[in-house]
Amino acid sequence: MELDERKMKILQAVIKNYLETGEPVGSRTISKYTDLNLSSATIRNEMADLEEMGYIVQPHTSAGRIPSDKGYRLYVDTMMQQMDTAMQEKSREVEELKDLLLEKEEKMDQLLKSVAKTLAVNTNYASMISSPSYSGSRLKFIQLSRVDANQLIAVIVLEGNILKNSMISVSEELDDETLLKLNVLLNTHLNGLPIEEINLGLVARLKQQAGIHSDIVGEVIDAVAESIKADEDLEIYTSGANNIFKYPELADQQKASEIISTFEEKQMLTTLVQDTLSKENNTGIQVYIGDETPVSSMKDCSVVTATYELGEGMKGTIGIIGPKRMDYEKVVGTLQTLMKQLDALYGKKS
Amino acid sequence: MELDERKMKILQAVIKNYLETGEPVGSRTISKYTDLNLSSATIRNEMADLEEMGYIVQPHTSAGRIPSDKGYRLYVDTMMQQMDTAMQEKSREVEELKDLLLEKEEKMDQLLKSVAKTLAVNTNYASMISSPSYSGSRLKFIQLSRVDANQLIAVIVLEGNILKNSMISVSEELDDETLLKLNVLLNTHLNGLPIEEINLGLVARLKQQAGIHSDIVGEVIDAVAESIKADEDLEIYTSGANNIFKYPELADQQKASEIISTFEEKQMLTTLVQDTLSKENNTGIQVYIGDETPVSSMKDCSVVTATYELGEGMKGTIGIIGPKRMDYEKVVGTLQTLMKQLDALYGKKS
DNA sequence: ATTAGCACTCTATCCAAATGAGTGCTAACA
DNA sequence: TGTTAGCACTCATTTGGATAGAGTGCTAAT
Repeated sequence: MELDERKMKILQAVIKNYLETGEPVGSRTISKYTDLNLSSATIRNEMADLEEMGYIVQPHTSAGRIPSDKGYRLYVDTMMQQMDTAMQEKSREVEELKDLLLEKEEKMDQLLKSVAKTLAVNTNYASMISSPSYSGSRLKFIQLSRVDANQLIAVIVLEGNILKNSMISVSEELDDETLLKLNVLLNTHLNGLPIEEINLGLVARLKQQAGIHSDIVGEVIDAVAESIKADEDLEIYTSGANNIFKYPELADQQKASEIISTFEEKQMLTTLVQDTLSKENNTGIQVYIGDETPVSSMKDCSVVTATYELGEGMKGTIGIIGPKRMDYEKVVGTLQTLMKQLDALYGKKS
Repeated sequence: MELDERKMKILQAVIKNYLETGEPVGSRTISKYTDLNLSSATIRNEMADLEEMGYIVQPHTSAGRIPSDKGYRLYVDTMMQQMDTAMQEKSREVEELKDLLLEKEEKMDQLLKSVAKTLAVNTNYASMISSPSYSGSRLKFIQLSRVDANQLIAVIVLEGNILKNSMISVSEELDDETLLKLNVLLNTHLNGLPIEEINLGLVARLKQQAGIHSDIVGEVIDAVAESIKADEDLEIYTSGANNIFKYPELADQQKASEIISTFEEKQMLTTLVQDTLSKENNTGIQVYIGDETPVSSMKDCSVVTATYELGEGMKGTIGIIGPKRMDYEKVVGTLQTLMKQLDALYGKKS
């Protein structure tokens, strides 16, 4: 069977209506609210075809139709094509986001939290945002200081003013001169290097260069190298989890509980981040419908994710989680604009 | 009317039974399941009295009775008295906690997260834990370094090796010599001081002492002072929010949504922390029943909080949030033991 | 003071009937 | 041949008793 233009129009109408109401939509509704000027009977025939083709589904005999995952998929794909060409107008909530970002919050985590919150409030869905990973980021500055007799503190600044610090315990006190030399050594050799390039070979060379001194120096260099490489702790901020209660199809205890605990544990959300980063496409926006999502607890939801980039290699993920009947158009639009704003704010090259 | 021993026993029986079942409890049940050997009719009379006194309540005519907030309060108070004297045995979950703590997690936030999680899993209620505030803690070390031409970084180390850092933007570049002097100045004057004592007067004196230099120095001193005083960002970790779905009286959408968003926002939870710290009592454990809680969204819950202390002045709060009919005995016992474990782990003086 | 007994109240449950939205199919129509 | 009106049918939801059951309050007897 063929999916001709009329079927397409009817499918779109069904989906649009269902997005709004959340109720199965019947033939009569379609016949009235479209400009096709067809009777409900004709619509019924077409809908039977659409069902056979797998785009829509009947929850039970004698109910209207609701979109299947396949139907949503088609809808989203065609929508994304259109959006690629047509530029979306700046809507109210986008302006709000802009204002928010322009405040230039000094603390990264504050910024991320408010982005998540704004998204949740504006879309009425749940949102999450991961802190940017700084893989590929360059080392800007290292400072070793003595805190007390056998404790040092290493402060490491990466491009984009990402800070890391770590305490280093040493068994033997380092004199001021050695410390100064170490600082000079570390900074001259490491500054400007992407953290990937700080490997064992480099560390060995550093140690050799400082070799005149005692073993302690070697220890310290090791410790510094380690704390540079240390697991970048991927933080994930979430907001608006309670929005799921606004959608009856997600609000029953079983499902709500599952989704909420996923949001609270955050552990599971990292797989979502990984997945998004791995299959980056041209638009940077990914839509997971139902079972498509890598997080099984969200199999009754749709998830829209976007990859944002702050400066060089600092990539993070934003996600919107809502019912399958989410307003894809609005969500994708909002995310696109948000990405643009973030890019503008932190000057992306491309 | 007087609350004689018999009435007391009946009240206790009503509450105990209600804690288990969550259903209103009738006179017949009491007459059977207590050793009072009284007929249901007698119980009925007593229950009518107890109702008049405000300890129990009838959800509707011809239903059993459930404890009122006042009833719970009496119950909890007498229970706390008994626990003060009698020592609670180490139960299974306590051993588990001990194992957990003995791992001596290197990262504070990891420790806190796992404490919260263990509590939630063991009690089947929701739990929260605040990071310890370091008010009263002393300044151990300050280091100002230049990251690039017009950005400085201040690293501040407090007693207990709490680290803070902040970026400081300066309009004019500082030369190395000035920076060195500033570091010396800050360290000699501030080290060893409790952060409360770093006030405007002290800052003014510092500025005067450094006065020979340009305004920039003043700016930097201000910025440093500010970041020392900066809102200690009270982190709050939560776990087991979805446990509330296990209690039908909290699981309806309205209430669940409210509680969950309080857990997600965390903002509101800080008031709980404040309140707990402010009205510290001898046992260190606080029970809020229904309306007693400072967080209005939890007016249908009971909240049990405990203050823990790691070393000097590092106080934090642990909270268990559940239905009013929570197993107070178990919760209070668990919290008490947990507090002891934490104290033992981080060597408290008292 | 305690208890047995009884009338009464209120909720929850069950069931049958009514409702109504929507379908599929057939036959008529343009 | 595509479209439509009409009709019988299905099924979920709502409605309104009727009933059962839990529990109470009150009274009279012990």
